[in-house]
Amino acid sequence: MTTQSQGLHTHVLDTLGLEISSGQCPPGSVLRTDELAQRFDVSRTVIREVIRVLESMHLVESRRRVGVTVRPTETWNVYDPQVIRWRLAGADRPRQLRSLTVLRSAIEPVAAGLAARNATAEQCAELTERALGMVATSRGQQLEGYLEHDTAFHRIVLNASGNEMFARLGDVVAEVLAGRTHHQVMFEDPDPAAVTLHVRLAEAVREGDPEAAERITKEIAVGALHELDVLAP
Amino acid sequence: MTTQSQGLHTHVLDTLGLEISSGQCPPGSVLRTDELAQRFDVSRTVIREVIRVLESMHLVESRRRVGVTVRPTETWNVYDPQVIRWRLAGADRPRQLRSLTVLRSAIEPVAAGLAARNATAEQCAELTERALGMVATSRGQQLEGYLEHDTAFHRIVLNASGNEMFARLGDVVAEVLAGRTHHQVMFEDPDPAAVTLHVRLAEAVREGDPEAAERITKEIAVGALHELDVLAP
DNA sequence: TGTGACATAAACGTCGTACTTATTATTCCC
DNA sequence: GGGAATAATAAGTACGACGTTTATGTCACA
Repeated sequence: MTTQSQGLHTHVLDTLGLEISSGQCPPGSVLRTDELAQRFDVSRTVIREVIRVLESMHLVESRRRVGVTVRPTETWNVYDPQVIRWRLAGADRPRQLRSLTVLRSAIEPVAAGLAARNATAEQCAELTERALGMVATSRGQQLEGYLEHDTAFHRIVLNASGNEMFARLGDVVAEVLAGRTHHQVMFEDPDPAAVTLHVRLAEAVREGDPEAAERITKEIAVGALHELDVLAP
Repeated sequence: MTTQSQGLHTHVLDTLGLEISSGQCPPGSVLRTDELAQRFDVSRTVIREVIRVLESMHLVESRRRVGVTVRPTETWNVYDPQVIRWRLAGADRPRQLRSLTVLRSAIEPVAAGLAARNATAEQCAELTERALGMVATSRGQQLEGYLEHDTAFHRIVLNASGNEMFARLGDVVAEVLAGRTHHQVMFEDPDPAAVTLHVRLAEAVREGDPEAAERITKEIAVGALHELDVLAP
């Protein structure tokens, strides 16, 4: 998963970002640019650019004469998809997965309601198609195929809401779904009830029924949260 | 508002970020590092660091032999508080303010419900205090004082929810409230109904009544959306 | 005329070094 | 012991050189 070999910058950034967000280099610890340059065997230029990016994510703070200090977790830009990926790959994935799922449970019902009002015919069609795809891949250990349809489905709903902030959460949802599929936080086959709910949600959106869309999406969210409670205590 | 004089980097970043997110430098337009270095009268080193940061926000993309191209709006990290500030300061503030307010209307009711379950005694006390502060500053053109209490109030609710993703939205809400206060998107005095609702919300949280907290917060959100419709068509 | 290989140049990517500046730590004097 | 001068340190900035990728133009050949 770790991007690599498409530039020194990318490699160093990914390594350092992961180390910081996974808990090694705990908040308060200090990094020195010279040491990092030596460690990664790159010039200080590259290190400085990486530091600047980490700084823009509020993961670190650079001060003269003292070095680059790791900032406390509360200041991190936890909505940055890059940061989310690092955190899901690192230590406390369970806690992270739960926070994000609660976030989804707040956003997606509202987004679905808006989608029922605003979705284009094309979006409705694609939504139905994806729902059918989920049905088709819901049995027989086709988790990868299911994941693809599931991700696309939720992305369409968020986009169809017409709200930019919701739409941009598609990446976050994608990370969550991928994270839970790839880390044993899921049964062998998806919950049949969830599959059915997705089909019904596609219908509700197509028929322009906001209340139903919102209610069904809430049920999906509750199911997801419950699944987390069972599988990742 | 524009941060300055605490490093060349900061100044250049702020200027460029604002120019891009406000629509000059439309998506697809190309910047050259050498030209930028000349224009800002700084070394290419500084420019490169700035570009790297803008790249991490997905505002631009740097490719060899072609230059730094501005990416389409759909890819921007619109949850980055820095980007939000730039966009609220620039051109389509109204559209932006609406997206963000809809986002709030999805998040805050759920957060308030959780806060009613999880808030500590201390948080309840501070919440009440802030609500009273809002009452006290709700008349007689004390908009700045009101803004301060209002911001603190919503921040406490988000923090008290116990969910990290909600808590980190405090900065976003702060930007929205500041933006609407400082840009004529508000009456001379705040809506009395809104003030009352905040007091009632503090009560609901203190009494541990999630349903009431959620319902009241929804009313606050509806009011905010309505206010936008009236003042910023 | 069209197509492919090849050369070219334009831009970013990386490096090393030298110098500047802010901040901390130390020393020294009162 | 306290406060001011001083030194040491690590980041900030600048500059110049070279490497690398890749869009684009050119030429030969069919």
